[in-house]
Amino acid sequence: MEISELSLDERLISVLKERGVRRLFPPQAEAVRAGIFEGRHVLLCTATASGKSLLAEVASVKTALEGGMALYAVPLKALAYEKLVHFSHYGNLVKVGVSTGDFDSDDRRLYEYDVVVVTYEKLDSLLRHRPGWLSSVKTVVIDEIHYLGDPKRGAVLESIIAKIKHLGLRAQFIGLSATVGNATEVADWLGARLVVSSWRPVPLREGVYYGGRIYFSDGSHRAVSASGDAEVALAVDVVAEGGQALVFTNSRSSTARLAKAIARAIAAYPTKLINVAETEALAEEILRVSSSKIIGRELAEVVARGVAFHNAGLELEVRRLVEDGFRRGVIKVVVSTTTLAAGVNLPARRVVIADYERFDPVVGREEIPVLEYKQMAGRAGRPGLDAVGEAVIVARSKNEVGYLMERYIKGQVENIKSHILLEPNLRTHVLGAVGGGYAGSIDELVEFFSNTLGYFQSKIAVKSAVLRSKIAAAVEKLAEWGFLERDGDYVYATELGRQVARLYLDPETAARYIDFIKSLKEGNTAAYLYIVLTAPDFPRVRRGRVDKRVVEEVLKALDVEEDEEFEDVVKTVAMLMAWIEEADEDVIFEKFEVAPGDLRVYIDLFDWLGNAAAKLAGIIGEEEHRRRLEVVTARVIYGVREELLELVTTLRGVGRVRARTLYNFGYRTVRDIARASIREIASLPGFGEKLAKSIIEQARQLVETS
DNA sequence: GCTAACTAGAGCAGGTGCTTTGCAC
DNA sequence: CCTGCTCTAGTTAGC
Repeated sequence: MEISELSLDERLISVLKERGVRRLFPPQAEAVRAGIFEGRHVLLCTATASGKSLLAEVASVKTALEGGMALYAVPLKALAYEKLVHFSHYGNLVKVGVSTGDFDSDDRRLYEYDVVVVTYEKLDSLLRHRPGWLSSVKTVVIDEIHYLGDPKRGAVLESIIAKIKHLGLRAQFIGLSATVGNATEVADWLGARLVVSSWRPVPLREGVYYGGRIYFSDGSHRAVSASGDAEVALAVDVVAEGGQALVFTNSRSSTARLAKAIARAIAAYPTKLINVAETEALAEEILRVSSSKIIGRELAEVVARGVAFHNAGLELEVRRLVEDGFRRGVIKVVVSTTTLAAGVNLPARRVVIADYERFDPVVGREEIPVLEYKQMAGRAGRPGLDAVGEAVIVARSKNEVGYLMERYIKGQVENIKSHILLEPNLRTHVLGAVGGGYAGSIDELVEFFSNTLGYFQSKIAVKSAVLRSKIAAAVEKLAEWGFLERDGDYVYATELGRQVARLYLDPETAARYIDFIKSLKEGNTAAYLYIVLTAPDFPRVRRGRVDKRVVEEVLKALDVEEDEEFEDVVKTVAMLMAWIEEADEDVIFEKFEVAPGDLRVYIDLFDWLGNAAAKLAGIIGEEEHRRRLEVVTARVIYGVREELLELVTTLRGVGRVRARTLYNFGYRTVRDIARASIREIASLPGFGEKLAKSIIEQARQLVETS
């Protein structure tokens, strides 16, 4: 099907032509025939890079040109920014905004945009606020909709869809999914036409590696020329042929270990495989950007030889450098954990799945799902660069070869199974529905939840009675916590309940926070940190000892049992104490075995949960605790003692280190800086002329306006 | 015959990722 | 539950 045959706005067609799109891929054509441009609900279940997101973009732009609004929901913040860039290709045809937890085009002004890109949770949160512009939404795109099967985030997706259905919007749903077992069922639930296709722009060969050979699914096999461990051989082999490799492993430490081994092999290879000038430039940049000297050096060392590792321990900036370096072809091999499996699109000629098992704290070793294997394998083959993509699983014994072939390569992808009717998901979304005004009685809650996939999938004859009793139990629990009130069949959210829903807190966590705050005997920093950190999905540090001083402080303020959980939390408290007492980052990384990327996660989570706890304290009338929780939270966000907060919060270009320098040299307030000369500031360590000028200007402006 | 260097074996630690607030007018 | 690292003891090579 040719682009020009489509009944689309001419301006849209010419943009597509400019982008080099002439004719549609087969699955795209099928989606058009299914009515994706006529406002029909469509579920697209096709391979990565088969062009499904192009269709969703075009449908969104088309809606915009017709005066409607489109919402585009993605699972990751990184994907939201990637989407924003894609939409920028449509120039001034559409105004596109982004709304995610940490970057907002001002929420109250979202109505000014034609297309709004959001993360799932952010969209759910927006829907709880019910802004007026919702009524102009005509297209809702849900990217990676197979997340419906995720134990937690799937429930968020269901809740979003149930809310939109409840609002009665005449909006078109477009679901984009990886291949799943029960696509038909999901499409039926959505009331969508299903487009399934395994067509790919670059063909894919899948195989299993053992003993120097790749055994392909078509019965053929080939020898791998390079020697060494499986991962090393497979990577070097493809690089020697001018391709790139993406290696997936199951632990952070093995990403670094394998990257080093591969880097050694590449350096020792008889012919030159990399452009040293380029790799060394990139290595230098990584060293500069990385906030940890130790990890920065470790990564830079392999990058200089054209190899990188990639995991959530790395800061986002560093990860972006690695991804970009790989895309540009400077880096030939990336060894990664699942960070790269689901995130931004980063194809390679050969994908190596080094471990098909992963550790689970309950079960022990566990095989990864077929869906996850297919997602990784789908990364093989760069359009335009590779004639064929290759996905290879590493077998550890001869008889695993056949097993892996059946289980993964020829295996059936799992079904998507809803989790929304299970606790704690159900009560979270019950509170969300009541707090957001989507239901005001048990009956209405039953109606609301009968729009979910969970209800659609329950096969019991008396399912609505079962649903009702589950909902009643959830309401009971929420009432016990003081978030809901019952009056016969009617259900109301209390002020507290509404806030918990708006803050997007797990009700159980909120209840615990409130209990703790009420029972505080005194307010001290350690105790505030302790309370916030008790949220179950807060990560815990792995190393570090139980600091006596911290334990004492916490116990002075709170009656808690000194069990194992307590110790884990206290160790994490000690880490954050070190951070807000301005310990050197590398010292923290080493002492507590946290990586730079982890620290960012702690800070982000604390930003959200610390402020939420403060707000809860305010609602229950604990003003003093509210104020002090806010201070502690601000200190965690910036990693400083209280005395530096003024400088660090008001001046751009001043972080914890520079603020400390300024303070120690006697510039303790914005006022002090406004009075200083450029020369004085520029002579301080860590400051240059340009920076000095900028902060003095900022300071003077602040002093004037106050 | 001594030292240094390497190897084998036992014992033990450790083992992914990700999202979520509200601020005026 | 298994891998991979560390530590130790024992062996071997070299002078």
